[in-house]
Parts: sequence; C-alpha cells; structure tokens
Amino acid sequence: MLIGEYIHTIDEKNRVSMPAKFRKELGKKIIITPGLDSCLFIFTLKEWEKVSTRLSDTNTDLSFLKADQRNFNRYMFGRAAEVEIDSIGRILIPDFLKDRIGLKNSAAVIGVGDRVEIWNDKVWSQNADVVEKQAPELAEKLGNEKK
Amino acid sequence: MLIGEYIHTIDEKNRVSMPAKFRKELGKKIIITPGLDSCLFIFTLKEWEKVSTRLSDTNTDLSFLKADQRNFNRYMFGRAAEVEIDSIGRILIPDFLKDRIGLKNSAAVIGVGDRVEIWNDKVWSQNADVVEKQAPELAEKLGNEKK
DNA sequence: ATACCAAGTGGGAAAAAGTGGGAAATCGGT
DNA sequence: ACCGATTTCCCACTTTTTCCCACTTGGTAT
Repeated sequence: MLIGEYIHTIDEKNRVSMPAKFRKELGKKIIITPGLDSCLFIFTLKEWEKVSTRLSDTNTDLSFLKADQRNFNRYMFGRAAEVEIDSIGRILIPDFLKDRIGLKNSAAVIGVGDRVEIWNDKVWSQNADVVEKQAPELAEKLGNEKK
Repeated sequence: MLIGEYIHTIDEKNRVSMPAKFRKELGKKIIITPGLDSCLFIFTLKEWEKVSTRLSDTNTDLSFLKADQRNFNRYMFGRAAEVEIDSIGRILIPDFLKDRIGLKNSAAVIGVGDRVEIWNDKVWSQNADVVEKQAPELAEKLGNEKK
C-alpha cells in the first residue's frame, strides 16, 4: 500500500525521487497522468490496467454521458505518459504535466493507497489544511454511502 | 487489549517508546495516522487492514472519481505512515504528523482498546479533565443510543 | 540495604536515501 | 554525415535514517 507524504526537490532536469518506500510496489515503469484537483496521478502498470479498462468500458454504471466520457478519456489517456524509474528511483516529469500543476523546485509526493499523487508542495499543504477540517464529516458521509 | 496511559519523551530523532505492555500486541510494524481530535492513531497492521478496506473498496468503484472520496483518501492515506518498531520498542514519528498535533518533548501514549493514541501531553491532560467531568452523562447518552 | 532486572532514554557509527552534475549516447536539423 | 542540443546513464557528495550499544532510573527480590 502506498501511503505517506514526502517533500522532494525537482532538479533542473525535471527529475523527482520516488520515496524509497514506494519503489518496490511501483516497479520499473509507471503511468503518469494529469490527475484531478491540480495534481498528477501516478499508477503502477497493474493499477493502470484496472483503471483504463474501467474507464473505457461504456457499459458500466459510471455516471457519465457517453460524450462526457469520451472527453474525460481524452483527458486521462491523451496526456498520459509511460515513464521509467531510473536506477536510483527517480522519474522524469514531462514538461506539459509539470506546467499543468505549476511545479517548480519542490513537489509533494503523496501515497494515496493505490496511486501516488504529485503536488506543488504549497498547494498540497493548503489543500491538506482544508481537508483536515472536513475530515470528520467526510468520514461520516462516506460511511453512510457505503451501506 | 491496549489500555493505560503513559507519558514518554520524544527525543531529538523523533523516537517514542511504546509501553512495554503494548509491544507484544502491536507486533513489528504499525500504521500511524492523523486521528480525530488532535491526536494520532496507531493501528496494528491487522486493524489497519480492516479500516483501510472499508475506506477504499476499489473493486466496485474507481477510488478517484468522486471528489469526497479523493479528499478523504488523501487525508487517511496521504498522511499515514507504516512504521517499524525498533529492537527496543520505539517508533519514529514522521515530522508532518508531529507538527500536526504540536508534539515537542513529551507525549501521552494512550491505549484505547484496539488502537493506541499519541497526544501532546498537555493537551491530553486538559482533555482528560474535561472528559472526566462529562463521563457520567456521556455514558448515559451512549447507553440510550445503543438500544 | 544492596544487588538485580526491566524499562526508558540518549548518542555514535554505519548504512541508506536524496540531490547534483558530468560524460556518453541519442535525436533532429541542416 | 556533421553539428548542436537534448536525453540518458552513471558516479559522487551530502544529509538523513537506521542500527546498535551504553547509561540511567525505578521497582523487586534477596
């Protein structure tokens, strides 16, 4: 399971270290996509298979109109990249993804269970503060839905 | 069963001793997360599995399609850590969790049945005073709800 | 009272993780 | 094919983390 928060630098070559604790689970290649909420999503190849089959299956109960779904898929697939992890655990962030979320020198690398997220570190900490306040009611809300 | 209150120091390396009486039950690795009410929760791996599978059931839904789910997962997983207990029973508290509840030199380590909580010791003793006074009426309230 | 044992605390040395940069390889354009 | 620019690979430095050992304290048994 991918969990925890790490603040890592992005060097002039657009490299970011994956936390040592993530490396085994991530494997040698990962898929990086523009995520939701101004961060990037990183999936293991295995997770990506699940995600992509699920997204492209128009018969599922995803609450999208089909046109919407096509556009969403363009968003998720069209700008996804397969990226290798180098021998000491770093990945290269494509420029267009870096620009999208305003990354500069420092990134927050977050394990969110089945995926990793990359945030501008400032945006992450602001966002975390907001979510922290909401957490109890979110917990309750989700708890009710799951029944 | 994890019970009792212990005041332990946090050294400059962010280490805290788990009470000797907890060690057997905690095992070799634990999960530490931001809890509710400005303390940290420590779960055994077994407890954590129960908690985390209930939170993110990725087999039925993609965990990132709903905004609430994303935010809650960021909170629960993003700010959690898997931590080893060292050979003499200490754990390392990640900086971001230490900061969150304002830990400095001294922490209250509390057994709460199936989990351990870490408190700023001052906050804990204040909180304990308040709860002590409320205890009778809390008991009554819970008694009514349980019917 | 004293010696012993268990629990908690502190710190030094070794190992690992993260960061930076140079050299080799690749790509693209002329 | 050649040149310059970009990317990839590898090595080296620095900082952080981990591991291990030793000291201290408080309780217990002799």
